[in-house]
Amino acid sequence: MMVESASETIRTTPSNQNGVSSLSSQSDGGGGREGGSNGDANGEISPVDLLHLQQQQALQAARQFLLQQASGLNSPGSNEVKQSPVQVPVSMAMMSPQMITPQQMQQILSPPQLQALLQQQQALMLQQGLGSKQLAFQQQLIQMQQLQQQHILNLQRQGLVPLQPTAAMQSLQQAMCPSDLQQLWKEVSGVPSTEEALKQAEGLDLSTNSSNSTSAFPKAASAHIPLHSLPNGQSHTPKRDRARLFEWISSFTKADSGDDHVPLYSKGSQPPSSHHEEHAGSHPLYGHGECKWPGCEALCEDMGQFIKHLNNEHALDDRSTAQCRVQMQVVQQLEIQLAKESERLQAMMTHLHMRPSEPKPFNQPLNLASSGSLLKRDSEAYPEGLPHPPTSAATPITPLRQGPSVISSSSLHTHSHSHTHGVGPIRRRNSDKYCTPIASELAQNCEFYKNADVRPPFTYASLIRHAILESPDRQLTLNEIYNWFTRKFAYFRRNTATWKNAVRHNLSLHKCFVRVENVKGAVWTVDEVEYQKRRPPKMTGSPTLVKNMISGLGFGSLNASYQAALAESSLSLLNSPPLVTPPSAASLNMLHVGHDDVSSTVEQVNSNGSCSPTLSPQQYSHPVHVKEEPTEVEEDGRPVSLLAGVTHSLPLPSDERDLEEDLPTEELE
DNA sequence: TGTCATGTAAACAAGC
DNA sequence: AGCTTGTTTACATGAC
Repeated sequence: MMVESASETIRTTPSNQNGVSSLSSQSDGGGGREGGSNGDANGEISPVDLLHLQQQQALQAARQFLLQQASGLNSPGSNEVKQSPVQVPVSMAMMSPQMITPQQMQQILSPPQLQALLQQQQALMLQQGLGSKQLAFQQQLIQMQQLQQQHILNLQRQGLVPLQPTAAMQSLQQAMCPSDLQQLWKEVSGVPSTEEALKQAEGLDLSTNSSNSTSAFPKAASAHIPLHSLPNGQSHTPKRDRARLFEWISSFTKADSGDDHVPLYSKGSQPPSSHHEEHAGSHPLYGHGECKWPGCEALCEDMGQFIKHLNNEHALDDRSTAQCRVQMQVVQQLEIQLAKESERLQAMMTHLHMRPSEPKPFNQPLNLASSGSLLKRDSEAYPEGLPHPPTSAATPITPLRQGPSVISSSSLHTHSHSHTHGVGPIRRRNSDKYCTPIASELAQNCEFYKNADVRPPFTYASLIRHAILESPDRQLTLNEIYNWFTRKFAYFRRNTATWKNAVRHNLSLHKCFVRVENVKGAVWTVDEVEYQKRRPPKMTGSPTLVKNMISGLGFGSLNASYQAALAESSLSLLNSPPLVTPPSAASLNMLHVGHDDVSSTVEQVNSNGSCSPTLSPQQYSHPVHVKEEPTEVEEDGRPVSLLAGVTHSLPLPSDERDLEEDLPTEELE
């Protein structure tokens, strides 16, 4: 069952490799996607297969494009750096949305990239005589793109998407075709002051870039960007930071461009793949006799000249760094889009093949990042100030619903917390409270948490409770709880002293955790009633909160976190084009996740199609085998009604409601 | 500003 | 003695 033996197994995160390679290598080898085999299984070409093929080709095109873009990140000297090429997508995909640096995540694919993708795809399709269907597909994408742009405008009008930090983003998203993007590059390159370039780069921070600490995209995230503009507009980019940036870049941007030396496209040209250049040189930044550095296009007759040019014009300075960041952004967006498209493909395939029984590999949160605050740990294994390439991350499969479960990538080392101990404080209570239903979040992202060194956005109490309730007997020994933590979360595989202490502390502190003397020793159970009591003002029905949430639909009263998530989910419109209007979709998500894990007692099918049939609400609500129940545990299943009331008080479609909550989820293991 | 929830650290005790 | 388990206190932080 899902509760494994107590033996502590440090997983080697096999899916990491898969997910990683899936993006950079041929097909989606990782993630256990069944989609690929579906089409292949059929001997003849059905419409489904055709669709599949088209999607695959689109994805392949995207991959190619990504690779090319990624290889363009290589600094001149890092061409030979041999790192896992697959780390590019991973780290990119795992970036938190807000940063311009690789941490950036959750960003929509901008029109230029979309167009580039489309063009590339079209070329491929035409090449293979699949034009008509392809065109339809293209049109769909274009539609999505337009919708997205529209919605971005809306969001901005409503103040949801800060205008200032996204000014450049707008130019990217709304007005730019590939040549426009190139224009941006030129602007970035041509700006007289590095300050301007940095602003540009900063502006490319497509996310909401909220400065609120509650943002799902933590403010501190941007703070550890290797280079950042200062509030006053000045940009001092310490050489050390730049060095860090490049060090980091080279650490993961291995020249997987070896197979294609057209990582960058020059002005006026189509995106790389649209005109496959000959290998005009051995340098990914050099082709067609000109420098492929974004926005450069300097003519270089030969490689020697090019190298000279490269060293002279694109040395390690603020401008180049900023350009690099922009490029990262481009790659990242493509990455995200690829993930989304892959997921959509998965859904389509699943739907068309009518194979609901196939478990959907919902294991990849797009929005990753850590929750509250990953403190110094980030600086332990990775270059200071640079993001973790979360290990498992970039499998192309991403949960459909991702907006709300934004785990912010956080503060990292730059934040000013006095806590500098190993495990950063999980301060994102909002995540726990209204943003992230632990069960659904875990269900969807269990693989992610299992493999990525990302702090789960839940409180210890929530996690402990979940662990206990997930166990067959609704009871666990302390050690089993420990094991559950380490099993489910890569993050808890270290700094054990800290979090274990916290676990014990929570167990003792909260009345909802009841210690029961068992034959085997002491076990811990959950007093669900106490647990519910413990947090009265939550979405469990608090009219205020519900009202706030609803009023939040007007985008006026959402806190930063919601706004970020909202914007995010709105921006991810691309991912669900014809569905709902962005605001309502986002709102639903928000509301949806509003009640934390309280609705745990509602037994429903989970979002990923799984359910916990073994648990009746009462089972879930009441500890089993509790010998000493400190408080009166009523047997009427009260929590259920309570929650039901809450749930129904929200304007959720019935099929959305079931996404909730704290049900122990089998898919966790 | 105060309260509350939470996270972290630490001291301490009991049991093995 | 050292470790685990459990309790408790103190303090910091963020949300409300």
